[in-house]
Amino acid sequence: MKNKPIEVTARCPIRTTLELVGGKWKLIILQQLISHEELRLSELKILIPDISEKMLIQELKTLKISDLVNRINYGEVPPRVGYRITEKGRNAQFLIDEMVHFARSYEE
Amino acid sequence: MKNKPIEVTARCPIRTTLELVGGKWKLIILQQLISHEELRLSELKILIPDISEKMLIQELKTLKISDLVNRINYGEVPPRVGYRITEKGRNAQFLIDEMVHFARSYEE
DNA sequence: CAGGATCCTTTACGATACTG
DNA sequence: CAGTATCGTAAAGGATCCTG
Repeated sequence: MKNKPIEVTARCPIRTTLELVGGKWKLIILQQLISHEELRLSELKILIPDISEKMLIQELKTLKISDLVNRINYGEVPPRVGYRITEKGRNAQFLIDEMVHFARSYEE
Repeated sequence: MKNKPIEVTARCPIRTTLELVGGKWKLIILQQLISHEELRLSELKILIPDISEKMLIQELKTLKISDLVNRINYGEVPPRVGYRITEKGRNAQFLIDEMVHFARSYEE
């Protein structure tokens, strides 16, 4: 059986944000795209060395669906694809700043 | 085999914050404790109806270990226990505010 | 009332081989 | 190069029963 009624806390903005950028990697990826104008998959792999290729691709796909990231296919061969932060995605900057601030003040 | 070297991105404040308040429930719990002075387990269950008892207790324990939440045992019988936000925990307010803001501006 | 213990399902994540 | 497909493990989360 499912838990209690969900209506009460259902459309909570915290949960919305968690769905959009929750998990281990999405904010890390967004951070890189915010500070780099455009990045290729191979470049992201280098910037985030401990992410698995599967997760990187999977999260990029999710972020694109959420319109937080754009994917530019240059249609060249060998394949050349670029990822860019969107306008909506750039708002994550404030969130990241706060997380950095929270971590810093926690460590005092 | 583990992935690539972790040293590069290891002590990243984003990851620190994720470790402290990541997951589905910690921020929701902190939010309630921030806006309620003191809450008992049974009250938290009502305020967050769709959390399982196991998760609620487990997350409160983790938050206490991280010193984001205090647990007050009144030593009465029947048992009476209160949970309060700590000073460190109260800093999560800014984080929550930003998450709310992010969700709002996303939904435009 | 608060919470421990247990069992189970689901989701997140990772390693690796393969393809246009 | 930028993926897809597949398989496996680990962690998160949930239901239920039990206890002082």
